Amino acid sequence: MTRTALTRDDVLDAAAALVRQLGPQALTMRKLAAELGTAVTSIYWHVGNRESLLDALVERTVHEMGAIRPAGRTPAQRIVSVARRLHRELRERPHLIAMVHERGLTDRMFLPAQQALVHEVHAAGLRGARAAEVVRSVQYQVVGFVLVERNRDRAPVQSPARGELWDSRTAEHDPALARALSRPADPEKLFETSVRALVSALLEPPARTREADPN
Amino acid sequence: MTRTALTRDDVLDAAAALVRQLGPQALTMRKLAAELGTAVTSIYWHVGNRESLLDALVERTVHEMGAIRPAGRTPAQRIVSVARRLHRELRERPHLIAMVHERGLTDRMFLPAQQALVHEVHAAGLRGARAAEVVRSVQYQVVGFVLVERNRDRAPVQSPARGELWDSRTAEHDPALARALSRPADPEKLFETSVRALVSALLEPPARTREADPN
DNA sequence: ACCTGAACACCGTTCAAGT
DNA sequence: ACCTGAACACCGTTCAAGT
Repeated sequence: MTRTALTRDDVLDAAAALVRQLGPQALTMRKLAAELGTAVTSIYWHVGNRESLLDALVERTVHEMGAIRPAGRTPAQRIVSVARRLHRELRERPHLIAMVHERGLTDRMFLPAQQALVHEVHAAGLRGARAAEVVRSVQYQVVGFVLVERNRDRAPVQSPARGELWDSRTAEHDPALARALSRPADPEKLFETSVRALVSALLEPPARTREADPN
Repeated sequence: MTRTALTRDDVLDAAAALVRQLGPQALTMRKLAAELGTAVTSIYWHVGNRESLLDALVERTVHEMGAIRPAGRTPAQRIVSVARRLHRELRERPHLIAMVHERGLTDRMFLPAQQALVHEVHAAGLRGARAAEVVRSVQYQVVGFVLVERNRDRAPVQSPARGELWDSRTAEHDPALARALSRPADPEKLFETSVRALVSALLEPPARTREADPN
């Protein structure tokens, strides 16, 4: 069972597996070394230190995010399809995505998808700063959802123990709503609804609700 | 300068200040003790351990989030006003909010706001599961934005050094868009645009883009 | 070029001991 | 009831030393 010489890639692979399952805080240099069957200090020779090891994982993740082909007939459908694909890609490695984001590389990671989005937004007739705003809004929506969901499933028991919160006044007028809100959300469905709503409204000509507000 | 006896609240105050400015990872029991001028072990007597100290901070944050009065004429305006107020409240303590979220207490924290939102969504004519979906969608949008922004400003230099990314093809057809995308986003404006779009579309009668999709 | 153990500074936490 | 220092197990990291 003696392995061939330890490789930088061996280290990255083992580290990535750890981070992907348990998050970055679970990655300790000493456990990593144990897993690889070497001395802790060998790792330092290959990757520098813990911080640049994480940097390398992030770099990898950014490169793994490839282009995404839009699907659908209308620009709205095609934009939603890109968002949905992004969302699914990111959901599979939420910890790595959070690390990418922490390091300010989100824009770089989104570049290929961003170009696809720009194309579709153009097809929908938008230009300039307005088009950029739409692209960014979709991007924020996707990343925001992934970050929300990442933390969601780190917290095993959602706190307002079922029903407890909503059996007072609301339950009487609208029991279906009370029931829905006391159940855990279906993130996939919620994302779908939200991104469809967002995109369809963003592609419409002008803002409607424009007036001075006191907040 | 000798202080009166150390209080549990003293500990929480000092800890909250640390977390609020520098994030939870900056809170070490030993630094906290140093700041308070006591032995590390005194802190343990007052708060148990680090984990329950953080729990207490979260508990506090949840209680600090009070009700929010909607403002505006139409339901859409009033929902947006609640979202905007939530967004601003949360933005002032992004680390604490992230901790609340990690511990699965987001729903509990949002409870007062959620009741206001339910009221407005009812006023807009929605009921049952559909109404719950709208409330949750807005809530996800707000929390998502805060989490995105929290990480944004932890990462000082946004990576795609200005312009570098967009001076190729796109810059020629649509230089205004290229310029906009190479500048850092204005989060407040982006939130406003996104939440208005989301709400206005969610309040409209049916979903429009409904058809089988291949993704 | 690659790997090692010893050593350092820093954690969180426990515990017996003080007042 | 409150506070203390010593001690333990665990970190990341450096370095001189091996092959």
